Amino acid sequence: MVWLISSTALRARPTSTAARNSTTRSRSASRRKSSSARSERMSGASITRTIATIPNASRVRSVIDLLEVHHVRRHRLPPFPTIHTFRDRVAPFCPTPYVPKTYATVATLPKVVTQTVTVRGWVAHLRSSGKVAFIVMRDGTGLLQCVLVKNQLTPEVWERFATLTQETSIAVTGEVRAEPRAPGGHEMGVTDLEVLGTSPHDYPIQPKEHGIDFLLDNRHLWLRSPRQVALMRVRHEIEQSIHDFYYERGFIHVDTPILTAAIGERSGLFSTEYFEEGTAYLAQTGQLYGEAAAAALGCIYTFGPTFRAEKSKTRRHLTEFWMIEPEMAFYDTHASMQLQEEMLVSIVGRVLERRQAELKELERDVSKLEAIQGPFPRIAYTDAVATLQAKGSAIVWGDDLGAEDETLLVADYQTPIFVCNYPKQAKAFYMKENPDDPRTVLCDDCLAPEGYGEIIGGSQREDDHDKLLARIHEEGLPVDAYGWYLDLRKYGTFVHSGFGLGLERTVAWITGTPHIRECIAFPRMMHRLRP
RNA sequence: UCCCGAGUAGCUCAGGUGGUAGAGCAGGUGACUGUUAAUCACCCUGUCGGGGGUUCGAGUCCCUCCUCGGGAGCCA
Repeated sequence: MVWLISSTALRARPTSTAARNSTTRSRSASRRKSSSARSERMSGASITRTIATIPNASRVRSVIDLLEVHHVRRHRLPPFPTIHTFRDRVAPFCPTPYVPKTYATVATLPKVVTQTVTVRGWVAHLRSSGKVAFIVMRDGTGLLQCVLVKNQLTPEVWERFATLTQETSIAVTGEVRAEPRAPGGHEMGVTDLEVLGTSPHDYPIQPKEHGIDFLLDNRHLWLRSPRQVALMRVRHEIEQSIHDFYYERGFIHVDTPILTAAIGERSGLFSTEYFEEGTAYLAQTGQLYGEAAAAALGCIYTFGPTFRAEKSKTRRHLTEFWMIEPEMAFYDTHASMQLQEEMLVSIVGRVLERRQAELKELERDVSKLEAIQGPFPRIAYTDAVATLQAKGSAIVWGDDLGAEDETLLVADYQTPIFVCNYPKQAKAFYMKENPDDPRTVLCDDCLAPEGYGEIIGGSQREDDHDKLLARIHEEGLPVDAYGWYLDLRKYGTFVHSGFGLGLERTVAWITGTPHIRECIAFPRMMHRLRP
């Protein structure tokens, strides 16, 4: 818990007077102001306790530092990016000689214009014009153009430039200046260049068109490309916004098992040997466990990987994907849909607020995202079938919606839509029978706009012990395996609902990525197990 | 599993009706003081997915196998 604090927050604060430039000072001042209100809420005893748990507690300069720690811990971060230039404070703890340097990242360059700093990263492009040379480097936070002028450098440094290749890791030192011609609007007049790690001439990813198979074979390197970096950043923002959304609402994050006995959905399972217990399966859902946790904690959510062994070969499927599964005690299907809607609006709003640069890199039409506001239409399955038939679909009542049907239905709307109350035979055994129409169950699929398809599947759970047991028998499921699940209905049954949000599908939709495989760092598909 | 499609240089691809392979990019060398996927000159690069067949001769035609992509179903 506390180790998080000591390594990041302490280093983030400059100590030496030299490093305390005017920008940093004004930041400190405003931070002091904003955190003073919160300080009143912390008791003296709790401050003392917290200090005692921090390694190198003497480095905490003041209560303000400590409050900053809490500030960070509570996710109430100032707008991205947060950490700016800092004096290297790792050095005093290292056995190697201490060389004071001001390190900066590309994202923080606007804070250090006119200063001499060092930036570490990898060579993205190289250009040379005889006596002037350019390095475009990336450091994970952005691109920086570095300019080397021959007659302003020592011969050693100039010659070192000639040894650079794409992806060489380097440290460049020089003065930062605003430069409209440079990508990112800043560039560095280099005075020193250090090679940290060499790279041979055969780096496979070129700034040209590549086939998808080649790129996936080189996924570990493809990940360095600007578009992929932007995708991972948006994915991260979506994940964090989901955690924050549920944290703010008092939901408890519960981790459910990945290795399970046969339970859950009926579609393909990955299996593995499990000691003396026979076969274990990789989890297809945490939902059933989530229901147990909801009876203990009220409202919970899970956030973890899910494994489906179906031989799906489409742009919407992965064999390993990440799913968020909230489970809410005393929520009926309507309350659940309300929550789903608020969540999606919140996620999209957060990405728009904080990831404009990435959306631009991805060439996403943000007006499509700005249109994502509630309420989302809620269409009963039976009405949807009628609409689809009127539009020429061959669907008959009782069928699940096909991919074409989904696209047809969504075409009329700018926001996600809910399709509710499907026929019982099209859905899982644990969904609650619809009291108004027993042919159907209380459930909802949320279909994303622009043809991205189903991103959420949810339902109110069957809370009647005997009806649930009957459904387990009807489906021919092994009753033994569901004993503990039935117990949830035996000991104080309760109305509850939940849903599963597919993370990669959500990322694909929000970023406008046509294929889901780019929306996870290392996709697992039918024919893709490495890298 | 089913239906389409594709495998030629490191990468992206072109190679009418059969006559032992070509471009762009990347890489190398050189030129250039502001480049943005820099430009210019020269140089290097091949088990044409594997196997079999037809033929004097197959990247090209036939058979077969393999690999991969897209879609369907299943679902998030």
